[in-house]
Amino acid sequence: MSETSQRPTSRKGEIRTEILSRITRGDWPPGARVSSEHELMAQFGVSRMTAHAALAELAREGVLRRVKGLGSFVAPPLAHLTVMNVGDPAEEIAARGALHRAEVILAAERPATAAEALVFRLSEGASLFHLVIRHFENDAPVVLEDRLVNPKAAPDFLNQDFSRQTAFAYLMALAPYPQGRHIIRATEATERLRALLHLQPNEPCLEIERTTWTATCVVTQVRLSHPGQRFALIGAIEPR
Amino acid sequence: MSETSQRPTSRKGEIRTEILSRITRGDWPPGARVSSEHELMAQFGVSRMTAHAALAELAREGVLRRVKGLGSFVAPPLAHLTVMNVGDPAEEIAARGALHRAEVILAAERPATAAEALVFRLSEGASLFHLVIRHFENDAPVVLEDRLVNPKAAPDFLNQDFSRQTAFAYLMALAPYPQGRHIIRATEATERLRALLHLQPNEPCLEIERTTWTATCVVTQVRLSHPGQRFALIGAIEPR
DNA sequence: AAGTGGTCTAGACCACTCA
DNA sequence: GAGTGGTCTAGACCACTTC
Repeated sequence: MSETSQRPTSRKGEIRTEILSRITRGDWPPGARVSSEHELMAQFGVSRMTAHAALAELAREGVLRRVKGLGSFVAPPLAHLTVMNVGDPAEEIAARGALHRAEVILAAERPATAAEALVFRLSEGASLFHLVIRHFENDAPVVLEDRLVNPKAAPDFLNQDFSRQTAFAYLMALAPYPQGRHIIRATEATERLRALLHLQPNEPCLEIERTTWTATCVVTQVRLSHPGQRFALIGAIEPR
Repeated sequence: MSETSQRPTSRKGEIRTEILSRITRGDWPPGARVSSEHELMAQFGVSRMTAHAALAELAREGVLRRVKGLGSFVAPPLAHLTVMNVGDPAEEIAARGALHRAEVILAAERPATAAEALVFRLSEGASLFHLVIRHFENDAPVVLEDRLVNPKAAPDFLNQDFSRQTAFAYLMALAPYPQGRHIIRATEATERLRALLHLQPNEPCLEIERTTWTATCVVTQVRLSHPGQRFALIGAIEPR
């Protein structure tokens, strides 16, 4: 994408933009069959590898769907794909040019409840680390981080100084490239959140709950509560 | 991803999984230099094109960063990438196995305010289409769709039957593969929203505002308001 | 000058689909 | 059997980085 109105710098790019423009012009509606690799070889005077690379790239991006023995087809563009960066609260605040400060409210070890044991695939009552941290942006509280950590994944977790390095950064160093899922909700704030985040009367919270795991175990589950009036998630939309 | 624990089916896949496992094992921490294309040719007995393809694929996925003349390096895994499908409300409701119904509340043409003109890059007072639709899931209201449409992108927009085809599907057919940005917020509901979405007292809204454009013009801006207690956005996390 | 990645060529073998 | 995409080879030229 983003290449729609750029001059291509490579033979592959030429083919790409030509195909993309035919699709957006409507010459090739969703479902239509586009040129085959051999046809592109003749039309553009390139080798089959180059024609293949152009089509394969468009297929990877979701613009085309390719079927062995049949051909390449314009994929139905029936869903946006929304992409959002969710990173270290400290880094995001710093990226906005603001000052970050973290306050540890709770850092303790305790037995898992039945529900938590299920999430972490542990037995009920197994030990979990529980961390609660309040993040400030220029002295205004912007996130309450409520995090559970699997001791098997990070046995030394509670000995960290979380006012210096965030839990996010520490866990990412221990278990880089995790998989995960997240849930975004709008919730009515509890009295505790109302006080900790300095919420206005009736101001809701934007909650992000994130569970991440590696091949071997569930690493952490975190709930990030943001003040609704002072926080929004912004992201880009990509076609698929 | 997702290939971490699969047996590779191709030479490229072999190289990929070997590199990935060395990274996740910690042999190659973030910032480390990985094998060069020539080294991989020798180690795996493949051609340079195959070694290149493996490294290029990992670079595309954000696992590696490649620098011409220098080498390939493990990318710092300091941010999650959150990916979410945002599609047609009707299709999403159907995908949950529920019944979808749409009710048109407003469909009109009116002059743009100054702020709207800015968004659509039109002059103030230029004509805009304004559509308000309430979507039901099994007879419970789940979304209020408040949409502005650029008449230049969809001149025939108001003549559609939006109880049969959603505005989303109609616009996607007219201008497939748009670019865009979206903002997600938690907001206190207005009285109007409270009534239309059957909200509980103090129940907040999860708002998604989406602006989409093509190469030639801004196509549409839509605000989707969801009841906080009955709606959440769920997505997958991918490393970058 | 040596090593790196970016790109491309002109072949090749295979598995698949359709008629 | 003819056409399709999936994958791979053994070269090539180029731009770039470091020494």
